[in-house]
Amino acid sequence: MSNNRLSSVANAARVLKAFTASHPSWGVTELANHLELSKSSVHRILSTLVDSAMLEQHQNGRYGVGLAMFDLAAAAPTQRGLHEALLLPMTELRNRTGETVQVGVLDGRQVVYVERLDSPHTLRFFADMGRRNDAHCTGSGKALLAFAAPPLRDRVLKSWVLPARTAHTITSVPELKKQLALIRRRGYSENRHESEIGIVSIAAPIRDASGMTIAAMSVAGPAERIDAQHQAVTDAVIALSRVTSSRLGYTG
Amino acid sequence: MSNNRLSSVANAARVLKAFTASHPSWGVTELANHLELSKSSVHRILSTLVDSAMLEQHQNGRYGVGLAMFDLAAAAPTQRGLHEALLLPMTELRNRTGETVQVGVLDGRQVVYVERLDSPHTLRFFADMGRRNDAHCTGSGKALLAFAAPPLRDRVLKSWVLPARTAHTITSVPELKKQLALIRRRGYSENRHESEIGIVSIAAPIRDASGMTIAAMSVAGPAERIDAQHQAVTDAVIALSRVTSSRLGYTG
DNA sequence: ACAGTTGTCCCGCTATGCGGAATAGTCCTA
DNA sequence: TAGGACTATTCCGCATAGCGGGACAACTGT
Repeated sequence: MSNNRLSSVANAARVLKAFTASHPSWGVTELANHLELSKSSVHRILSTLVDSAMLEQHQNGRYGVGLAMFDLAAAAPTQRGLHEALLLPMTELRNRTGETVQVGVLDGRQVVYVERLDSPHTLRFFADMGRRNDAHCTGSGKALLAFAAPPLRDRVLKSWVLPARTAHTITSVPELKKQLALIRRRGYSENRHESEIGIVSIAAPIRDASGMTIAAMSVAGPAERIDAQHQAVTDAVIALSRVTSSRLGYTG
Repeated sequence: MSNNRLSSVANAARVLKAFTASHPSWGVTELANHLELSKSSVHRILSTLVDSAMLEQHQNGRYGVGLAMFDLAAAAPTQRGLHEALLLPMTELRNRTGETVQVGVLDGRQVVYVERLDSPHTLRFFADMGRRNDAHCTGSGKALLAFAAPPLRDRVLKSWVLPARTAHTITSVPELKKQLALIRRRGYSENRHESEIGIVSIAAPIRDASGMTIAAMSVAGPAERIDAQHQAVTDAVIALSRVTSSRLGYTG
């Protein structure tokens, strides 16, 4: 292992990261095979994490995430410095549009939604919070790519094989570049049935005091409802992402 | 260290758990002093967790929670088996009452809110999710205690020094026991300005197929709004916690 | 410019963590 | 009901990973 790193802690982190919304529960043998570690090593790590309340073991012997994760998740957005700046703008945007408002950050080729304010129409829970999605087919993701620093954007776009999520998803890098240029010119992005049929989202960048794009704010909802007030939603997203940027010290 | 546990993983878990909503950022020296570990040990753990994206280091050298936490938090409610059973009942309760609906589980002498559906009136974010609160002064907490298995309840109540959060908080165990008996008789609990002045919550138990109380469902809001429709809210909370229990196989 | 404090890195030492194998427990099927 | 398949758990010998003290570079405040 490289200098100054702890291999058993790194393995424990790999164990923790195996628990996802799509695979929330693991057995010892299954996880050992998945991670290519020995069963006794995995068992020791799991037992230690259960003692620490990071994980818990169920009656069927399988392991899942423990309550300590809720406390850690509660620490996450607070320290990003965005939280307080977002409260009023997101509320105003939600009240103006009546739709779900989210703020996402770029993580490699994905967007992670770190804040969210639900539409009254929404059936979904905050269990979906922290959800990540592909950057190339979401409003937030495309806004983050469009307004990213060029070296970062070039690094992300290089050799990227874009997965198709619907028939409308952009799947070629040249086409995506063209659309990102359009987004930069008009100041907002739009996802039309690209991540999910029937869903449209509109997003704009949030900038910090140095002018760097650190997040994107978006409104998302069923195509009919968004399209019925498309211009109003677009204007509101642009306005309120600017308000947020101002609160973070952006003066451009 | 006890048999079959990994002290470096246990220390890493202690490091992770130091990051909370109220203390989201730590320096190496500060954290080493707090945990009574050496600076080099803490530095190695932090660096390893940064490599794993569990934590991140900011430009000022301090450390905070990383994006991998969002993915872990997303795994948490899904594996509790509650999630799907809760979707429609919580939505109906929110729509009937117009107020925030939460579901909590007991963790020692606290309640951890594992699901939440916000009122359209709410200015708060899901960053508050996973929030924990004292069990003795919340609707959910008192419902969980009232309907807990007697051995568990006795264990929690024994030698408990109840902190006062407002002038209305119950601070003696005998008084709390009396109120828990009342809650069992009438089937729901109520927090009136006990956790926070101005806030009222009403809660009822969620039971699984074996009849065990595994969670509580609550509605919370400003006292004026809840009291204006008190009977309707109470009836709705009881009805929809029963609907949820039925979906989990409870037949009592 | 200097003192105080921090984060990072190095090194010798030893206790921790590893993995293979054995064992106990559970579940399913004939 | 018994046996096979598969799991989680435990043990033990070995060796290296992780420890902590201390040095050093960088940063901050006066």
